[in-house]
Amino acid sequence: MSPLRIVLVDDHEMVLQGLTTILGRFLGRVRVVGQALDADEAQQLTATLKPDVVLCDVRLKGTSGLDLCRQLVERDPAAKVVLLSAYDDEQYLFQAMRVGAKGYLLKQITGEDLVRHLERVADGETAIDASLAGRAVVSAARMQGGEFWPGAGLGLTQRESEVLALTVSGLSNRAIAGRLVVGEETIKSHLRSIYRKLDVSDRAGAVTVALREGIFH
Amino acid sequence: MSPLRIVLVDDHEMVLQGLTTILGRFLGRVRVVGQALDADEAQQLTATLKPDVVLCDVRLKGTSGLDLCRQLVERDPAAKVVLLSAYDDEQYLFQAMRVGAKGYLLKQITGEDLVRHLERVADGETAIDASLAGRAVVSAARMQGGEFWPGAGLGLTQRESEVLALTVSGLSNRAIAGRLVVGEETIKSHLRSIYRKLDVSDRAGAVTVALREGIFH
DNA sequence: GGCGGCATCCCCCGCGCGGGGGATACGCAG
DNA sequence: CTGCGTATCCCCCGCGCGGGGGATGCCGCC
Repeated sequence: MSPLRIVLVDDHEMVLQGLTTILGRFLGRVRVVGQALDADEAQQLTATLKPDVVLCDVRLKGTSGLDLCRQLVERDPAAKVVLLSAYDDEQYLFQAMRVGAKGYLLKQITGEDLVRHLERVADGETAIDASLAGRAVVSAARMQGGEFWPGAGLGLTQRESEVLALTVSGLSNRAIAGRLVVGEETIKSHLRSIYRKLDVSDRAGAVTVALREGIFH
Repeated sequence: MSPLRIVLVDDHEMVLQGLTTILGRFLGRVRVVGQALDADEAQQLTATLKPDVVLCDVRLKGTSGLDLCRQLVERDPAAKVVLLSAYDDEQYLFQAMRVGAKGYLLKQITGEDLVRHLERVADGETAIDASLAGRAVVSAARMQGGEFWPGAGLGLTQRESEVLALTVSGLSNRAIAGRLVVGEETIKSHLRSIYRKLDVSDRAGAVTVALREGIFH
């Protein structure tokens, strides 16, 4: 079996160099056939080289690696993109999966593990960092039996999250009620629940928590 | 002149590998004598090897590169630590300088530039990314005129920014007044000015703008 | 069927807060 | 000196909002 043909994408030259050197230790199994420093370069390289796997950083100059991944998969649904990230975060992982990535690995990964995962992806499997995957399935379990909405992690219901989102955007209780086509008293009731759950005493506190927690843009 | 002896610190093996390979192209000028994956390892290596320059990522597992830098310089004030960061941010740069770093470079840097900067640092100079340094001096200029505080960009005065910061942290008007040791009416007056300037109608709106704008963490 | 969670709506109450007027004092530039 | 901006404090007013009770109907689950 010939070595897997890999294209690397990262906006840091030193990471490209590091990956190339590390993967160079596994000459019989993988081979770096191209390197790209930005999304445009990556588009061209993958179109011409048709690599077995594209190994791509999630953060790129200009566009994000997620956007690049989405575009690559749109153009060629068979494309296998593995995202490489410094962030050990379930939300990023989920985003990656939604844009069609075949893998999500952390930069702490060792060379041997990286090659193993690349081979798995080339075989049509999915490669996800083990410990991150563990936590992700816990989240997934909670997601089952309901949809996933921003704020679910804070114990808010879907409706409460909608109310909180509109509160963050600066609307009054009356305005929120109008937007959601319910009574103002309903909004006040939801807000009281939100305050209890977030352990705050007013809408300003709720906004602080929501934005600090990274929910709602 | 013998090559500069360099110790690398980064929690990602691939970055270490990349730096080593890149620096390996300049054998006559620099030489990587040690690599560390965490702060403890870095402490030991620098203590025993006494390298000319320590090249260290700002983000490490556990402690931050800034903390590590502070410790290294405390132990040996002559130590030359250059921080390597992915963040093109003046605030980080200022933090780096405050903990005694001799340089702040971005990961986008090329091998040739990196070596040049390392040589400058070894000569006792300071090495800072050129474009970042440019913007930093602009900020510094504004600081000199006494015109720099979080929120200055939004047209807020220094006092108004303090009030807004405490509002974001969830305090009531009375509590803010107590904290700033002024009357409650004064706080209300400041808040009215803030609302006008930020074009919002209540504290929740002010919090939203403040956090979205990236002021006050 | 019962039970709990969720969403909806209702009551009352009181205080915090926003908005509108001010005033005073300081420092600084013109 | 005479403004201007800033910081401090004061008045009054009214509504929004937070907090405390509820009630109802619809689910899904055991």
